[in-house]
Amino acid sequence: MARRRATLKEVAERAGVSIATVSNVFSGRKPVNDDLRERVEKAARELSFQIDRAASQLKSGKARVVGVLVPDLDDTFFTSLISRIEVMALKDGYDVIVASSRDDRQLEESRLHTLLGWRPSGIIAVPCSDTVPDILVREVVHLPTVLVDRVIAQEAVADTVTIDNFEAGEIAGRYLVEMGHSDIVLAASDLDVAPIRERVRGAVSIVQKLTGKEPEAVALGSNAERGAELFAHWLERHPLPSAVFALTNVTTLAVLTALARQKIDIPDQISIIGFDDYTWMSARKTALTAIRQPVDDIARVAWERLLLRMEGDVSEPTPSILHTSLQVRDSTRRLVQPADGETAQGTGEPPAGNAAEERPNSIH
Amino acid sequence: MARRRATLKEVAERAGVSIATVSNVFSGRKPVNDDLRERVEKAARELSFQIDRAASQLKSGKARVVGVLVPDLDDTFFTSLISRIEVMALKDGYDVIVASSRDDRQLEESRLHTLLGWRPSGIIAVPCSDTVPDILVREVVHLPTVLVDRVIAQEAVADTVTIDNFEAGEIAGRYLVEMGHSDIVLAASDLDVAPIRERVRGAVSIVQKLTGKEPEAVALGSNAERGAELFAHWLERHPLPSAVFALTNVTTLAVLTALARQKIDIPDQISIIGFDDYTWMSARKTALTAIRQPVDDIARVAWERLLLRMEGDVSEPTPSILHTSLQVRDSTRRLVQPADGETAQGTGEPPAGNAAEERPNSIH
DNA sequence: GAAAACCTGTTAAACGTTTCACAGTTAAAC
DNA sequence: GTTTAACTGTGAAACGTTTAACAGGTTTTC
Repeated sequence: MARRRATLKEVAERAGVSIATVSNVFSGRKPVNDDLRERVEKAARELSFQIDRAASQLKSGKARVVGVLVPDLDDTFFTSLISRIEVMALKDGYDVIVASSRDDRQLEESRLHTLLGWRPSGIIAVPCSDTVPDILVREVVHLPTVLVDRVIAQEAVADTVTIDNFEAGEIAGRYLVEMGHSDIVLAASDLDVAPIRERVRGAVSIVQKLTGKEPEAVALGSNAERGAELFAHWLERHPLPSAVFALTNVTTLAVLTALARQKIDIPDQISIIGFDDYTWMSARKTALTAIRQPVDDIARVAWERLLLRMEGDVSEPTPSILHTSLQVRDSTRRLVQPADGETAQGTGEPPAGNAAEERPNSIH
Repeated sequence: MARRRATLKEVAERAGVSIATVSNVFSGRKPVNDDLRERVEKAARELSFQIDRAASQLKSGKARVVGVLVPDLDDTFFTSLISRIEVMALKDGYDVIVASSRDDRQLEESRLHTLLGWRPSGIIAVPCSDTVPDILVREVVHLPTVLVDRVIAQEAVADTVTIDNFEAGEIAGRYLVEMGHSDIVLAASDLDVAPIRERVRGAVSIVQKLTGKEPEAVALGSNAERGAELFAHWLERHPLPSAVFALTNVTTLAVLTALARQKIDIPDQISIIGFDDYTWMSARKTALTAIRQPVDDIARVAWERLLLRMEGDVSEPTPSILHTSLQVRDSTRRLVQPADGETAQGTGEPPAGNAAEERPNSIH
C-alpha cells in the first residue's frame, strides 16, 4: 500500500539540482545559494521528504543517538533522569533510545547488546547491580559511556555520576539522633547493591558513634507492594522502632504503606525519613522529611560528561560525586526523653526544626 | 582511537565463507549447515560482531522500531505506559524510541518529524492536544499508528485507545452525590483537552441531574506545583467546597498539596476523589479514593492494535474504549446532613462505604 | 536412470545517504 | 590583466547490509 517515502534523488530531480546539493541543504555542511536552497526546500516540502537516518548513519558513521539503560521504567527516579536527559539530548541534536533491564542481569546484557546495534554515539547506563556488565566493560574503550547511580565510583572503568551515599546515610542518621532517636530501622531495598550498602554504612556508623546503638537494616526489595508486606511482617515480630530511614523511594513507599495499613501515626508513633523528593511526599498532611537527591544535577552532569566524551575527550575516567541534602518537613518528631549525654548535639546544622518544631508534641 | 567495529565481511573472511552465509546465520532467513554455522558464530564471537542496524534497515527497509511519543516524561501515567509498551515490544522483537512533546504543539510536530526519520514500523502517540498533529494525519496512510489517551475516538483517523472519560466523570460524580455531596469542585488540568472536557461533562451532568447543582471546574494546568498555587489561590476566594474531584494525577497532587499547606483535613473538612491509581495514593493515613485507569490494559490494547497493523492489517480504524473504576478508600466522607429528596439513591452500585464507613464522622 | 525438485552456498546489485575530488565562476590581490 | 583565492555546485564512490538470481550437489520421482 501507499507510495514509498521520497528520497534525496527525487527531491533533487524535482528541484533540478544534484543530490549532493540537496544533501548540503539538509546537512548544512556546505553553503548553498539562496534561490537554489529555496527550490530544494520547496521540493522537499511538496514530497514531504525527510532524511533517512539509516542511510545517513550508515554512510557517515555518525549516529546522533544515545542509548539510555535503566533498571526500571516504573521508578520515578529513573524516569526523571530520562526526562531530563531527553531534554538535553534534544538540545544538542541527539535522540534517545530507552531500554529497561528490569533489574535482571541477563536482560541487561541483552538490552545493552541491542542498544549497541544502533551504533549509538554514547551510552548512559544505570547498571542493575554494582558489577558493570561485561559487554560494557569491553565497549567502554570504543564507546563513550557514563555510568550512573548504582556504581562503585572508585572501581569504575568509565565516567561515573553518583551521589555520596555514605554521606546521605550519615545526614539522615545524624538528624535522627539529633532529634532524639536511637532506635532506628533502615528500610533498604537490596543489600547487594553498593549504593544501598553505603547508605546503610553511613547511617549505621554515625548512629553507632553518637548513640552506641546499631540500627537494623531490613531488605524490602524494589517493589513497593511486596516491600509493604515484608515490612508489615517485620513490624509484627519486632517492637515498634522510634524512627525509620527509608533508603530508596520505593522502600519509602513500602514503609508508608505498611504503616498506613496498621494505622500507625507519623510522626507521633514513629518518625520517618524518606528518600528522593517527589511531589507526593509534600502533598500530605504530614509532609515527608526526606533525603533529596539532586536529580537535575545528576542528569546534567551525566549528559555533560557524555557529550564531552562524544566530542572526543579521551582523558581518564572521572567520577562525579554529588551531594544529597535533607529536606526537613513534618514526618520526624523530636523525642522528648532526655538525650543520653552530649551526643545529640553532634556536628552539622542545628536540628532545624522549622516545621518539625511547630507541631505539638502531644502523643494521642 | 580504537578499532572500528567488525563487519559482515570480516566475519565472513575469518570463517572462510561468503558474507551472504554470515547474513543468513544472523537473519535466519535461509538455513545454514551446522558446522558452517558454528564456524561463523565462533568468528563473530571472536570479533564481537553485531549486525549494524543502520545498514540492515537501509537495505531491507524493515526497521523493527516503534516510536512512542508522550506529552510528559515526568508524568507517571505516561511512563507506566511506556514501561509496559517497552516490555511487550521487546517480546515481539521491537525496539522503542521515546520522545516527549512537553505539552508543546510545535515541539510535538518536530519530535514526530525526527521520529519518522527512523522509518519506524509504527508509532504510538499520546498527542498533547486533541487535534491530531498534521504530520501524523499525513503519515497515517503509510504508517501504522495508534493514538492513545488524549484523542476524540470518534473523529480519529487512526486506531485509538482511550478510556470512557464521560463515564469516569459520572462514576466519580455519582459516588460523591451518593455520599451526600453536592458542593463539588472539579480540579481540571486544561479544559482545552478533550478527555478532560469529557470528564467534566460526565461529572457535571450526573451531579446536576441528581442534585440540581452544577459543579465548578477549575483549570490547574499540568504542573503540580503551579497547580497547587492556583488551587490555593482559588481556595482563598471561594468558600470551602465539600468535595473535590481531581481529573488527572497531576491535579490530584496539586489539590492535595494545596490542602496540606493550608492544613485542611481530608476527609473531615473536605472529601477528595483523585485520578489514576499509584502506590503513593494508598501510602497515606487517609488513603485516597480514586478513579483507576487500567494502564496495563491501555498499553496492551495499544500494542496489540499496533502489532496487527504492522503485520499488515488494513481494516478501518478501530476505537478501543476502556473503562475506569472507582477505587474506594478513605478520602471521601459521607455527609450526615439530610439528603435533598430522593436524589442520593441514584443508580449504580451502593455507596460501598467499606473504609469510608468505618471512620468516625466527627468534625473537629 | 534421466528429469525434476530440493538443499545449501555464492555472486553481485542494490538501499539512500555523505563526502571527496573536481569543475566552473566570480572576487581579490598584485 | 593575469594569477590566486574563494565560492558553489556536481559526479561518483563508498558505507554494511539484504536478497534475487544462480550454481553445484544431492535426493526424490517416475
